[in-house]
Amino acid sequence: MSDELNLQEILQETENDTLKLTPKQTKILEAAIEIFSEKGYNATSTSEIAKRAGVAEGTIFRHYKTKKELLFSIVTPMITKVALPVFANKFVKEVFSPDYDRYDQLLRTLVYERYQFVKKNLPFLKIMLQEMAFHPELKEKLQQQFSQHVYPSFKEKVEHYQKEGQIRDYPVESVIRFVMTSIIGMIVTRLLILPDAEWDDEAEIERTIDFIMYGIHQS
Amino acid sequence: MSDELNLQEILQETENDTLKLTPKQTKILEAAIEIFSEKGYNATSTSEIAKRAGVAEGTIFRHYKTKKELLFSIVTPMITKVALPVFANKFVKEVFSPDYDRYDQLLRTLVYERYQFVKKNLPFLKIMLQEMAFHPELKEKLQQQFSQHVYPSFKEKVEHYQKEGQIRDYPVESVIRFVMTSIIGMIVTRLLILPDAEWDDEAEIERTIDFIMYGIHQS
Amino acid sequence: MSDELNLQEILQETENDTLKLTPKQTKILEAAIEIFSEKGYNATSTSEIAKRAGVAEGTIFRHYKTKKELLFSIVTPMITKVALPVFANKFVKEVFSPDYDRYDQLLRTLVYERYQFVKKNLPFLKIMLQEMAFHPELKEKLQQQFSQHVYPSFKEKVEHYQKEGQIRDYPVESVIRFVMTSIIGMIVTRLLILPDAEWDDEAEIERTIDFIMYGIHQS
Amino acid sequence: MSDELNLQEILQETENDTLKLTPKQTKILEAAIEIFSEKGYNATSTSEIAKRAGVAEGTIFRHYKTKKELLFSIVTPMITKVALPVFANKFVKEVFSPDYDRYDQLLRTLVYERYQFVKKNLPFLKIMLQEMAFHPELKEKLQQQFSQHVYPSFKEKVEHYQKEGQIRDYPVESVIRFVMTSIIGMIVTRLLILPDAEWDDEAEIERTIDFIMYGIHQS
DNA sequence: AATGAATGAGGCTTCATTCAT
DNA sequence: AATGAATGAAGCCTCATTCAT
Repeated sequence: MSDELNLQEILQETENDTLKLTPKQTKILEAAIEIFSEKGYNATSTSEIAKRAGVAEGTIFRHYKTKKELLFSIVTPMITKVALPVFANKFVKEVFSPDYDRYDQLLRTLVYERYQFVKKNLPFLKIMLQEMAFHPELKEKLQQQFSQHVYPSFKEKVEHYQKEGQIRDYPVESVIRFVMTSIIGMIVTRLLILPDAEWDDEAEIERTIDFIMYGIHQS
Repeated sequence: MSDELNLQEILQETENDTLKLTPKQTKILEAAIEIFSEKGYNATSTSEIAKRAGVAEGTIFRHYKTKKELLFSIVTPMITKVALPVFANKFVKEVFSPDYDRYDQLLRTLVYERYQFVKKNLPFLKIMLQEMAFHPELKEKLQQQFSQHVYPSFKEKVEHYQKEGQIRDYPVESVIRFVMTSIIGMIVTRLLILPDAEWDDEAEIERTIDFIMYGIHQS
Repeated sequence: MSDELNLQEILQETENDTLKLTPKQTKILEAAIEIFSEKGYNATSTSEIAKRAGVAEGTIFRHYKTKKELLFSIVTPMITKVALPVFANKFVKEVFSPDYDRYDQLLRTLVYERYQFVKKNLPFLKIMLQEMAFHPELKEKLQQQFSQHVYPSFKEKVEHYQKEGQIRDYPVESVIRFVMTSIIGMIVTRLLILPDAEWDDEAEIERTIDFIMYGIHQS
Repeated sequence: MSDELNLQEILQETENDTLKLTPKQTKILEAAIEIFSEKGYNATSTSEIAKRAGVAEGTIFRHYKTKKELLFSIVTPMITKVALPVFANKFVKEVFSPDYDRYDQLLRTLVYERYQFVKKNLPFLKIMLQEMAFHPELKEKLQQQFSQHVYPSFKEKVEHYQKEGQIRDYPVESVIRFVMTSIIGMIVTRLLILPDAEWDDEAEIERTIDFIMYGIHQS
């Protein structure tokens, strides 16, 4: 698993940060992510991380003052990535293009993209999910990311389609919730609740989009 | 908070169990539920539980052989309650009555009932959610409860309405997922993600039902 | 095992003591002897004793103020019994009779009698042996018993036979040591070191007496 | 006492083992041996060992995973040493030489050597003796050592002298038992039962050898 | 930068003993 | 006499963190 993760890419706070990770540091992070996501932060000992990383116990504390700092060095950058302004960054220009006059295309892209992202970064996200419950800082940071980078462009689009009469006249917040809830619900079911079930990912995604579309679409 | 919880009622496995909790035991359970849900199982020390419960630390271990047994004595009964077969038990006779020929009534009752349940038992459920990630036994028990008590009657109803042409022709599993995902999504948003936001519960529930209805309804 | 032990008989300090043991007390003693001898005094918990005795934890402390008092109530009477003045009490009159002019008869009786005693009371003796190492009171009491009741009559007999030229002219203490050491060595080998070996008890006892006889006998 | 013990020498399993003991580890072992032998394994707390060793309690567990492992690291090597094949190693060549045609020389060396050994390692041996009663592994290991390294060469010599008509025609096992029992009996009396008595070690050893000789010697 | 021995606070658990019933 | 819930001190052990090398 660890070789699939491109830590260099994922763990940098912003894209400008030049993050130099020594090999040992990379090993430590890989090990920490693995074990944190298997057993939880509190049930993981630094000595176990050191062992799995193949470094001495003290080495961890050379790079991270405390165990908590190690956790945050994993989770914090991920928060930014999770809330990665899908719309804003990648689609903002295309979305109002003639090709996107039907928003199911937008939705489809969104779903596929997020699904791949979650699949690739599941251990990170498990840790984040668990620890956000006990570290309000994390929760706040994510919410702030959301309201700054996701919500505005999401809202803009919803209102756009509402004006065009394509989306039902719910409050924008509700629409966003319906959409996200359905997508996240599918992903969670797929990857956490029933990871061993046989799934036709494509079909299931299509059905989910269908469901959302009918649910919010102005008939 | 603790006085709202009726432990006697909640913590008994089946309704026939005569569960005698001594006062001290009740105090211990209340304290444990509070702190587990605040900080998580692993971050909670038995000495802290004892202190908050106002008992000696040894007293905990008179009633629960290990800390884990204490956790399970809290979570296990809740699993049964969570999967409480709303349909089967309460509505099975009414649901096919003429009054329920429109299934939004069914849905409405389901949502209201589950919402109240979660609201009342939030600390329990937080603990359950967190710990299921690290105790496969718990996850398995919940899944088994679900497939035995929830899924069958849910499926029956969905198929009933599909035959009548009222529900779109998705796989039953997908329909169930859409419905549950939307309900759970609303509840989670309301109680965990934005507990401090101003919500019009009634209106939000109605909208959520609307969304589900349009989403799965055969137009 | 417990039914073979006649606690009433064994556990009374002196023969005049009228020792009334309630049924519960007897159960407690039986259980304590069993477990002490299996696991040692320190590794035995009072709750385990209570459980095996079928009484409540508190009941033990109704009869014995402390766990140590329970131990001593088992070991102390046994000390008297162990040092039971074999010679003095039973044989003093016979030993100088014409039948005993050869002291091997004396020895033979001594060995048989002590062997049976040890065999019957092995658990007691194991406890005594173990705990004497850590409770000087016990060791002192045994030594005092020995020098008061065993040593004098033993000495008398040894000197008697030395005067008659039948026992070699070693210091009496040495003769006693040779004799006891050989007997105890045989018993310990038989019952503790090789309890599962096939032994011809009779033959082995005879050989041991032979060995002692040749060893101390004035040829 | 502790400075008399050469732990490095004693605690190594075989002479090839390069046993590196850090100073702290040595302190821990010295303290453990002292207190174990004074109060017994179960009555000794790790915190007391730490205190007497002048280290933190945690340090003990850096070197020995459990308290039991600490015990075994003390007792196990001693088992080998106890069964040290005196005959085989040191005398095997000389014993059949003309000088040894009288086996009392052999016996004398054996007794002296073992006596010195016990005297020097008394704390170790006390611990071993006590704990063998509750740890069958230890007992089995000692018995195995005995039957592999002591018994064969002992037997060989006994049979040699029996063939020469110098040792009485008892079963070899009995002869060995008589000899060992008498030696051990003397040592135990001297060092454990009457450590404060005035003894003429030389004379007592000579007398014991005498006793054994007469006891087993074919007159 | 890296190591790993050492620390000591704190965790879970056991246990002898007490006491109200 | 008997019970057994309750106690709290103490036991073994783990762990994040420090520091000399």
